[in-house]
Amino acid sequence: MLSKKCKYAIHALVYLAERHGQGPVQIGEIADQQKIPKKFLEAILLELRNGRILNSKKGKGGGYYLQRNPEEINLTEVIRLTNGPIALLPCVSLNFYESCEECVNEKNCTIRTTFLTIRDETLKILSESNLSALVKKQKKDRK
Amino acid sequence: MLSKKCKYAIHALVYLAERHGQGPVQIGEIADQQKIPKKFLEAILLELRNGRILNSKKGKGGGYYLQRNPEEINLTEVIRLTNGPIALLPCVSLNFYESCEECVNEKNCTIRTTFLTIRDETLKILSESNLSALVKKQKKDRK
DNA sequence: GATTAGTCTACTAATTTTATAGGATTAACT
DNA sequence: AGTTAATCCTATAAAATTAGTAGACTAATC
Repeated sequence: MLSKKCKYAIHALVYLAERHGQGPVQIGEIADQQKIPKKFLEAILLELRNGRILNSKKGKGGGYYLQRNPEEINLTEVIRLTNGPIALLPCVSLNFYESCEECVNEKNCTIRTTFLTIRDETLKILSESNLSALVKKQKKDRK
Repeated sequence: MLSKKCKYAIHALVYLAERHGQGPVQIGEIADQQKIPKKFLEAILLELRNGRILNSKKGKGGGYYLQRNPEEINLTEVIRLTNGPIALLPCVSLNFYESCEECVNEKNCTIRTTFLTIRDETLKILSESNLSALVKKQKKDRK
């Protein structure tokens, strides 16, 4: 399951994507609207900034905004940054690869293929879920 | 990522599936062969037994064995028992459903569809991975 | 230079995961 | 009946991860 941090991150980003191009949005506003503990959100947004998803501006009129267009930010990136690997086994992870200690021999690991297939399917779906697509869906649902 | 408990469970079950029909296998043997801490494995096998995947026999000559044929035991069941929900969000889980606190309105939740699709694809792949299929793969790889 | 808003470091609390210890129970064999 | 070999059960502990908080610092604007 996704961590709260990750879910908070996704919701905050969708919120920011809705306001893309309208200047910085303050942490407090996002926290209030999305019901996220402010201090926790602060740390999360900082991580997203260091992960090159968000930019920030300090001082009056400052806040956070997307570093790229919404269609260029998808959920794989967000999840990797705030939740870790997408694969269910370390030995089939693209970005967080580690050999399984409990695997006697990796190449012939019985369960590897299954989880490799799952990873590929999951990545496919997640990479189609970019912020632009999510915002579009949201607007449609609100009607 | 899957917990160690879950990975241990899967490896133990594949081991037992290989020996299906040859009488009970002792915890100690499985622990040694699969490099699993014995006491931890004990607890895991007990859970699998309570989950109606394994049967056990006490006393001398006792041990664990599959409660059903290998083709009738698939990874969805094993993962749910030893790792929890397969879905990435509680609100799209079949067996562990909970509404998301952080969702303002569930029906129109922006990200729900994405994770519903992932759950369905994952379930499909996992349910095809039954113990019989995994053992077959293993035998083929060993050649 | 006062105000406003993000930045950074460091901590704490709660929860979950990964075990381990030790005795109770059951079955088989002599 | 007694010994041995195995699982069953309860309780606990250590380690890791997650969730959240506090407070001083820095930069931008007016």
